[in-house]
Amino acid sequence: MRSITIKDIARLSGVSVTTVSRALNNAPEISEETRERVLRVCREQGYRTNLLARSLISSRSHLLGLVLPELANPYHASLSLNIELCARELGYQIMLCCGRPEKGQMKSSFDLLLSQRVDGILMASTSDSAYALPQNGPGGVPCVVLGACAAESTASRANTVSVDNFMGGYMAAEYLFRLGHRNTAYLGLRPGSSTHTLRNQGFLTAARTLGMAVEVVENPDPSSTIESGCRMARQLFRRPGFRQTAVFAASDAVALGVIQVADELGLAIPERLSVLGFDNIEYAALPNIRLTTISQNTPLLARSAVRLLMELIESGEDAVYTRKLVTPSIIRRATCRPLSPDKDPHPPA
Amino acid sequence: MRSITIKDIARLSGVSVTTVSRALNNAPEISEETRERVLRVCREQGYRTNLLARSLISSRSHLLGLVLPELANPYHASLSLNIELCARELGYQIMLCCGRPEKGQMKSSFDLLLSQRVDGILMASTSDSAYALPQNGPGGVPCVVLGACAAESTASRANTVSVDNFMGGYMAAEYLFRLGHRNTAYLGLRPGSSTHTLRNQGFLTAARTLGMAVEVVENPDPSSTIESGCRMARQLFRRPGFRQTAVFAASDAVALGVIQVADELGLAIPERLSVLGFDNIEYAALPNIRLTTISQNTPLLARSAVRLLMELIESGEDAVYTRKLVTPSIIRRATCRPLSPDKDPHPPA
DNA sequence: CGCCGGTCCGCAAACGTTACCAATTCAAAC
DNA sequence: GTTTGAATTGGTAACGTTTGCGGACCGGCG
Repeated sequence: MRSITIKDIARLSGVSVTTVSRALNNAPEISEETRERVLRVCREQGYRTNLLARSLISSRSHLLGLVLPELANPYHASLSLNIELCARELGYQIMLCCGRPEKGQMKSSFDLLLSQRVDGILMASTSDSAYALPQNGPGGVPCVVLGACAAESTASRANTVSVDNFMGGYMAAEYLFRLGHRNTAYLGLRPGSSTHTLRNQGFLTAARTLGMAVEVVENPDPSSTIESGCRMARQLFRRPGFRQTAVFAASDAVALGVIQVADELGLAIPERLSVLGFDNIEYAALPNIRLTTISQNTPLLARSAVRLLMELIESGEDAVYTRKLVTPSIIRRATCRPLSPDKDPHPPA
Repeated sequence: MRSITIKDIARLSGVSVTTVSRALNNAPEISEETRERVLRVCREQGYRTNLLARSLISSRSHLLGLVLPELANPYHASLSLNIELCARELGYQIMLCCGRPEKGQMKSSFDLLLSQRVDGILMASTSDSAYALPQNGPGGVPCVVLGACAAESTASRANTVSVDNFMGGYMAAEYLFRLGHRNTAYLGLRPGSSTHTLRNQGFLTAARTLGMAVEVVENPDPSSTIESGCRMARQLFRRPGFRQTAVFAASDAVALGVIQVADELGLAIPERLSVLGFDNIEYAALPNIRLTTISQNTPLLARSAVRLLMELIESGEDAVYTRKLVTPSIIRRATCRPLSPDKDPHPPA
């Protein structure tokens, strides 16, 4: 039952535990001969380092806490995966923890992770992001918030990595303009949310610069779902003199709603109306949807977050907070078309 | 920098470390008065148990390894989440580990987890499931494979928890029969895969019993995607004398393909053709799809797996392997209709 | 008064590592 | 021949807990 330890190896190969430890850690002060002998014994006995002991003495666990909201969505799935991938490359393991903000269990998630002596914490953005702060103070542990919106984090002085929403909105406008569209609509997210604000501002800024008309439709709902997309689409389509040739939906969910309503009303996509989404959720790639959209570039986001956390861990810096913005990219699929056929500089593959 | 330990608490409250430990662990041999005093000091100092040390001495880490294939899909996301939920309730933490079978890194995933001294391992089924076996022997750690198909696991003597695929197929046939369908088709998965075999057998067995005709379409592809669903659907629809009124697609992906082709060919769903899927993937719930399907019941699956693993950990039993089958359930949405309107005993909500 | 049982508490050894400080050897340099 | 110094090794104290064992104290009983 008892698993085999460094002591057993020492006994079996006739050296001290110190020597075994050195052999295992590629220490320089050991002869090549004994190193090999020790390592051979290790292999024979199937020795496995007890990382608990190592962490205890080195007070570095090489563990990263990953806090996710309870809701399972594909975005978080891909995020976790990429985080684990990158962390492992850098020699860290991920400890999963699903916060349940609604039950106030976010705090307990942190406590658990801290008790496990994680070296740092990655947190997917939720309304509870504020928790990042108190834990990040003295006695705490470095923490970076993922996908946090700049506006939120302004208040809470947290290290954040997120997609550049403003830039995304900007790129959306530029793209539609280059396709020849001059008359567009913007369909929003939860009013007041920083995601909405930034994407909206980015889109409007570019549109103004380029001289492109934008009809803004506010989201009537507190959340932005397919249903709210439908509502906004119906509202837009039924306005007297509806003449827009392209719609920028501030999220793919909203875009799906638009597509559905357009379908019902017989508006051909992309012939009559081009639709551009944001997020590149999995649905967007479905062969009967093929939504053109702005992608968050999750792998890069994850990688940047892990990198940042590493730096914080290694530097021990806790006085300066840093924010990284990841530039999104356009995924060209089938829901946007150039108004004059030769205007698209980057035709879909 | 150094975090506060049990020794500090002992000093500050004028007792021994033993007493502090007892106060923290609700040991009986301690007076109510000192317990409270000690706990108060702990609160004041923000003491947090070092679980590494505790695990080291008790040789129980209360850690569970979760091994997932690299591919992020919503199914695994929901699985992980439910696993974490259940594990935490039972006092365990999840250590995430994404195996990369194609790079042969599955083995290294196990090594990492074992080095972290996890008490048990949960593994999502992949082709590498065989790795479960060698690690489960002496010196190993209990392991349960999730969603493994019975046929696969027969060879590898592993503890498994999976959806009852045979039963799912059986229920599919019964359901369609009760709706009044007498002429159906079965669209398969990767030929030879146990998932396919069992769902197929279940469907055929029930159909035979009930006297319902089944046209079986084999999957031409090595994997079962939307595209292969399209191919099979086209093949079925174009057969001379195509008369089936309902299709059981052995996965939702295939069902989506069917829907798409039916759309193209102008076959109305569910008026002309009822479509029944399997898996209840997220897409299935989309408002413009609303696929009626057999659900794997992921939360229950996750819960059963965690429970089983707990039992294995606590009993130390390693001679008997157990298999659990979770009964699936039918999610009634919009793609199946009763042939005679009053025949559906459970109309969609 | 001696003894017993119970209640409460502390000492010290463990758990499996790593790290500091010696100790030993041996060859080269003085 | 002694010194120096590098190369290699070992002893032992940590890291922060838990746990077995024993000690101190106290009230009650014979």
